[in-house]
Amino acid sequence: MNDMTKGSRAVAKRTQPALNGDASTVRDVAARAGVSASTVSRVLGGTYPVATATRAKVLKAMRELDYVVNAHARALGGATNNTVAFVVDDVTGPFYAHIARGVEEQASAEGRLCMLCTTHGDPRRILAVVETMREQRADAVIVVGGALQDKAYHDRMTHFAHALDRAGSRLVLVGRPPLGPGVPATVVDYDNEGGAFALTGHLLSGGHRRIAYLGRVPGLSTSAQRIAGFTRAHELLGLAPDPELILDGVFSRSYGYQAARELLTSGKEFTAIFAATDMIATGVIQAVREAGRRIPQDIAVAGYDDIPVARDVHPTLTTVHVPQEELGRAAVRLALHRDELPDGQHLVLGTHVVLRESTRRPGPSSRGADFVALGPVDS
Amino acid sequence: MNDMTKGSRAVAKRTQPALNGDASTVRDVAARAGVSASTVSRVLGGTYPVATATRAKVLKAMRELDYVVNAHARALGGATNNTVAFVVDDVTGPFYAHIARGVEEQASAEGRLCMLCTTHGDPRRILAVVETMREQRADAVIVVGGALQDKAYHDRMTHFAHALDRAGSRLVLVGRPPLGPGVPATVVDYDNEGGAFALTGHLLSGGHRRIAYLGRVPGLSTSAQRIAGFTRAHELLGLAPDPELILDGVFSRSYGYQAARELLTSGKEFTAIFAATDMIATGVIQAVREAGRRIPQDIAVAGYDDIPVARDVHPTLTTVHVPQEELGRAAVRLALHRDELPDGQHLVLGTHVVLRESTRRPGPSSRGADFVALGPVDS
DNA sequence: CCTACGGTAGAGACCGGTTGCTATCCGCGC
DNA sequence: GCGCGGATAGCAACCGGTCTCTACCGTAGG
Repeated sequence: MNDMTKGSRAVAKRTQPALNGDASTVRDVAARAGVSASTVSRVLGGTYPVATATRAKVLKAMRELDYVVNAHARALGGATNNTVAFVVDDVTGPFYAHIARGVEEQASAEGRLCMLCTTHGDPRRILAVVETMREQRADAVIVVGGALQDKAYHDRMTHFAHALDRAGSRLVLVGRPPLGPGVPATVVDYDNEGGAFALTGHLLSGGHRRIAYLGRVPGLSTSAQRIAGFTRAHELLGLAPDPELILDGVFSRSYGYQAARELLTSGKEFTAIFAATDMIATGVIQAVREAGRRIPQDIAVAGYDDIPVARDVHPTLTTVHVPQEELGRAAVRLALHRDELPDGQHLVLGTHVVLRESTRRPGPSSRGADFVALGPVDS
Repeated sequence: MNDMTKGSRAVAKRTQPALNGDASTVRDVAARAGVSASTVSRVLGGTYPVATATRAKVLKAMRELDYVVNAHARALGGATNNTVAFVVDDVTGPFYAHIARGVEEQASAEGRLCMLCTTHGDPRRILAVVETMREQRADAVIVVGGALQDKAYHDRMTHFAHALDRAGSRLVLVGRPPLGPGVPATVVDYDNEGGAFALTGHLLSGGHRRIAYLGRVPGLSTSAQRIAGFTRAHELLGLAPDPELILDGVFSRSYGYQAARELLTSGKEFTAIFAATDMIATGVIQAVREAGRRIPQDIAVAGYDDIPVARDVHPTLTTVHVPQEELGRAAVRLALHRDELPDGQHLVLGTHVVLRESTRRPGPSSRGADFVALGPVDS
């Protein structure tokens, strides 16, 4: 007979219930209530007849011991652990934060907890994170943000989709294209290309013919789709975007600031800037204003995403509204109730342009509040 | 012998390893590798001598079965489940989002996962959420945001602190006052009162004598501290704030907009507005500008928190910088390495005023970039 | 040639809650 | 008075890893 095998417990098969130093168990509660562990479990579950007097005894004992169930033990026996995992590049981006809120709200409404994982800006870390989520046996793994258009990456994600599916879980892709037919994954996307098309159309119909695109990310699906809409809108008028005006860069404020400064002093000719995201646009606006150019009179600026800051910058920013919270909510909803969307598990939410001051053409129609074209009023 | 006892498994004590429909276990791997479960476990753990040939066989089997450990089973046996819980009102607030990033980064660096829980704007829901976290056996439970100054609430939190402590976990309070001596909780706070004091001092030294305070929340610790600093700065000059200029409200952009509109038409006399948070300040700025008043010439505006939008509004916003990410990181670090801060487990980080355009006095010293008083340069 | 010992691998008892089957107690009808 | 059935409670076997103890192997020393 050895002493001190594990921590401070099991000295003699647990003499004291849980006075100090350790949480109490079902068996502690059972002992105190004078019943068996099964009975306590049934009181916990509620789905079994337990005599009123017995239940009262058990509840009293639980209260006295300040008992809470061990979620791991419960998850081990049962099928699910009631958790939804949410994988994102960076929570501080307002765009992702709002999707996160949607996910968390819906998860909470469905009685699920929410694990947050970030990849610290490195999309390849997603692979490691998803692996960890498999270990956690989450009900659903929701991956947000553009995907790398890279075969090895694609294959790994496909592999995870199957692995999660085998384990009874579900991979959900938000804001990225499907992995292909036959791959067990749910896709919740928004009309990325259409939004860029509409926004570019707005600029073109405002007379702009040389529009700079700031923030292309080669190999990123989101970027490719926005460029596609940008190009298609040009082509509709028999035009083509000038490749010299399409600049590569990351989705950050500081990139927007730098790129706009350089563009302004480059001598290139342009009358409007399509920033790939609102974050980039805020940097662009600062640079343009510092250069003493007026927005929108000298240069029109537009963004994408419609994050809250779009209403706070000066001038307020024309952008494409993306239903962020709804994306998050739909992701959880579809993952947990897979029968709701039988065909293909691919949902696409609409986007629409929100016109604000940064692209407003001088004229009699300049109203005070936001106005909207090509879609319902949003704000 | 009964059939179909549980889900689709255990038909005959698991004939097939894990062809389909279920994840594979240590025993599956063991069977395939021709070793015992213990050996597989030892390969997983790595902390035990396993012959090279055996290890190779096991690794091969794991790869072939696409095996991942079950985190719950592991957590059940072991002491900890390597998870840190993060409880916050609302992830979409940039202030909290940046703290969240700090938490997540540090948790990740310490090999921990991060659970995100939100209270949907209802601080009382914290109690329910913390209860859930006890069930999850998280290594630490980090609660962020102002506390209700309410005895029942305080008592419940104290209770949780003890309960978590008994279970080997740790309660961490970020940006809220300690629960009292003897309560096992770690506190990571910032100099809330000092920041408000410095900012108010800046306004007073700019000649402002009637400063409106927008966004007091009665009963919220954060609010009480900011008001205290606001008041102390007045008293230092033998002044007292006018109670008529201290307005109650929530920490939102729309409150700021509404309150500022009403204040501007109320006929009350004032030359500066101290918004309780930057979010409120953005609304205030919009209202002031819509009313045709100039900032800072007619009315100076200042905020609190130094969230990114403070640099995007026009004019840029003077505010108090709070080291958000560092708060998050410190919370995790102190919770996991409790010996690092032996005395009292109470860490207070500094704050400093960041001067920007919204309070700038016209004069020769108006430079282009941000400038800072009362502390190191930040932006 | 036998024993001792370092190095490895296996058996089995946990962790804490759930659940199918069984056992018991009660009242009631025959 | 005895048997029967409904309502409850208990037993024990899981869930999937981990860990301790023990058994076994080969080899080196006596």
